[in-house]
This record gives sequence, C-alpha cells and structure tokens, in this order.
Amino acid sequence: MPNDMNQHPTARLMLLAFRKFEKQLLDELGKVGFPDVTLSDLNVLRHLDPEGLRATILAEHAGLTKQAVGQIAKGLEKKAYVRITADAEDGRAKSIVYTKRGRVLIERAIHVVRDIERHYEVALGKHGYQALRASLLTLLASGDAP
Amino acid sequence: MPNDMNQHPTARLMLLAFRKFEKQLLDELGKVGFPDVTLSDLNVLRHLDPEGLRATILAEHAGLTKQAVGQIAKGLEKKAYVRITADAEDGRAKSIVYTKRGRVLIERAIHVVRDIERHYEVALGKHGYQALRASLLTLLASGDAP
DNA sequence: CTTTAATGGTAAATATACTTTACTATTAAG
DNA sequence: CTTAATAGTAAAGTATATTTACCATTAAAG
Repeated sequence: MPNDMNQHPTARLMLLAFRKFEKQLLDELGKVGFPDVTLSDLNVLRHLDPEGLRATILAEHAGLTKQAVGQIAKGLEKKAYVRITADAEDGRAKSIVYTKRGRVLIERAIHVVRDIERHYEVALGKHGYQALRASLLTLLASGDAP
Repeated sequence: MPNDMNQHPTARLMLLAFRKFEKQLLDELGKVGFPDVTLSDLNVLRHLDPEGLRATILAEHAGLTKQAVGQIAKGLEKKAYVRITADAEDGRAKSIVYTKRGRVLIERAIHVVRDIERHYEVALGKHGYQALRASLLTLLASGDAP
C-alpha cells in the first residue's frame, strides 16, 4: 500500500523486509499448529542438535547472552518444545534437548523459511536473490570504522 | 568475527545488517552531541516538516499507532527536540514541531545516514547498492499470499 | 439546533525481547 | 586446598512497541 517506500533509508527497508518475513513465518506456523512460538524461540531452536546443547554454547550460536537463552529456554520448556536436563559430565551445566514436538516444529519452520526464500527467488530471480544475500553478507563483514 | 554467517536465513541477515546500521548511526550521533536520541525518535523526527505535523499524520508516515507516536513525541519534548502545541484549526489536534535543536539533530542524522549509505556504495559498488535497494523494495511490494 | 458518529488524542496495562548487575554452584588450575 | 574460571540463575531495568479503553471535539444527519 505505501508507495513512498523508496524514500526510506536502506537500513529501514531491511527492517521492514525482516518484519514482513517474521509475520509470514509466524502466521504460517500458527496455521499448522504452532501458535505459541516466537521468532526468538525459533532462533534458539534452530541451533539445537539431537544430542542436546548447553546454554552457553547455544548463546554463542544464537548471538545472545546466556541469560537471554535461559529465559527463552524456560519458555520453550513450558511450551513443551524442549527438555532441560542436567549435563552428565559437568554438574554446573545443563543440556537443552528438543522434544518430539520441538523437532517437528523445527522441521516445519525450516520448511516454511525455505518456502519464503523460494518466493524471494521467484520475485528477484535466482541471480538477484544470491546477489541480495551476498550484499548483506558483505555489509555485515565490512569494517565499522567511519 | 562470525564466519558462519552464510548459514543464516536471508531475513536474519537483514535484521543483523539493520542492527549494525542502527549501532553505527546512534554511536555517531552520540559523538556529536546527541547521546539521548533513539532510532524510534529519529524515525518520527524525520517525518516532521517546518510547519509542524499532527500526531495522527505522523503515525501514518512512521508506520506506528498514534499512541506510540504520542509516547515518542512526549519523550522528544522532554529532550527538547520538539514542541507540542495545540492545533489552531482543530481543538482536538496537536501539532508537533521541531525545535532548533531538533532541526540540527535531523540534519545531522540525515548526514550520518547518507555517510553510512555511501559506505554501502563503496562496499557493494554503486550498481550493487542500487540492486540491494531495488531487491528490498521488490520484496516489500510482493504479495503476501503463500 | 441537537443527537450521533467519527476523529484526534491520552492513559494504563501488557508484551516482547532483550541487557545489566549481581549472585550461586561447580569445576579446574596452581 | 585455595583461587580463579566457568555454567547457570535471579531480579530488575530498558527499549519499543501494542491492546484496550477512554475523553474531547468536530462533523454529519435529522
């Protein structure tokens, strides 16, 4: 609907595109039986592996503090997407493992993300889509110093 | 530092690039005397014009609810970037006008954003940069239906 | 005119997604 | 064994909004 999009700073376009993606993903997951999941949940879940991961490792992978991961993991446990168990090898550590429901969610989410990205490819062309990813990666890698 | 960036979904790359931009912009504004401004502040401020704008209009332009704009405007008033005055033509309405300090901030911010975007151009090439913007606009305009 | 509906705005509570500060428990290193 | 590092927790705070509910004023309908 807004036709004045082109006057937005590039960074805001990125934010808006991200939010659109977020909405599409969560809407779609809501429709297939996962109405209670958030994007942060997914951003943590997608780093889990079948053997279970420690919160600290998870925090590094997800780019969050361990406290944030602790909170999200607690929420995921309440929603029955993960189990939090004591680590066998380290009495301080805990292992976060997905439940069956959690595994199904991850698979679904990956699928939906892939679908959305395929739509990106259709909209931009395969080459255009790869160029978009490459450009974003370049900007993320480029030095911060002004 | 992270070398596994390429495994992130495209939308997350957008979010990360946005956050990097946000940090650069706010850091730079902090250095030149505006340490108390937030990105939301700027997103509201940049829509103001010299004659003043009503909150509802501002909300539409900024893509926010009028309540959100009300809160942000109140904050901007406290920081002396805007004045909020009763509208002469409509007893319900209020007009939001920038102060001198507000005008200076806007100019500075626009300048810094332009600088950052010039760095984008350097990193991606002029053509690559335009392609990035065009791609984002295409994704934002494309239909939501799955 | 006057009743009603729409509009401009405010208030308060809630939500999300974190961070900061401060702490405990456990393990590892000396 | 004592100290330092590491894994995690707890509580509060920050930022950025939204939802729900409301009031005041203006515009429209009769």
